[in-house]
Amino acid sequence: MRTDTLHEAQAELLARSFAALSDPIRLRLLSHVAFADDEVCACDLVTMSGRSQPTVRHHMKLLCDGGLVTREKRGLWVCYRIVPARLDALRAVLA
Amino acid sequence: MRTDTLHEAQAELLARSFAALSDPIRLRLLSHVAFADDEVCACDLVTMSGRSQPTVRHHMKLLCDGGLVTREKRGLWVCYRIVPARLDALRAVLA
DNA sequence: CAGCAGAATCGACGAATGTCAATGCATTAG
DNA sequence: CTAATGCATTGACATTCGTCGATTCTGCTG
Repeated sequence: MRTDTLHEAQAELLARSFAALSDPIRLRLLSHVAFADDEVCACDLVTMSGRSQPTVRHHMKLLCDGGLVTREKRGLWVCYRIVPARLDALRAVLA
Repeated sequence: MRTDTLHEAQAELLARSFAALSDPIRLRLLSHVAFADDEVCACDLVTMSGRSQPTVRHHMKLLCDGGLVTREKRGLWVCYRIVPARLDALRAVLA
């Protein structure tokens, strides 16, 4: 826990990132994106997770807000991509 | 995200550990325990966090359930201690 | 034993979360 | 332009979560 003088603001921000990891479905969604060679299309995530499209959208928004993935609209599709730097940052906190 | 074939059971377990980190107050409680030279008494955590005793107890239970700290009753007091191995495990998942 | 101090449990309540059906919006295909 | 397709938004609902006052339990001390 390298969170030395951890005041409210920092704790708040960190908590939101960890909260993004605090749901089994989001962990599965994230790992699917992380292991994709390239980016992953939203509709693939719907199929893969077995949840409704709004539900997946909701979870992906939380992952975006937590800074763990980026969303990019490409024509009719939306593609997600992992943000390795954010994972690194969280790992550093747990050191 | 070293969560290759991440099925429900594993995701569930991991999610519960991350959920323990998903609240600012729990992060502050945990970092306080992590940085203590020795163990930390429950009443110190109440003072330090500014929350009620039942609330602190509730959060510490979640941290215990997530395997991040251990609780040990010592006479009239209860002492908490960090579990470095659990932090290591979570860090490994984010690699 | 009686009294005290610290921790655990209970009950309640408002807030946040996970979920999906229904609907709206945007972009591509014909 | 129209239709179709994929994403975004809304509204509703049940569930979980964070919080604390009140109470009970437990171990120490006189």
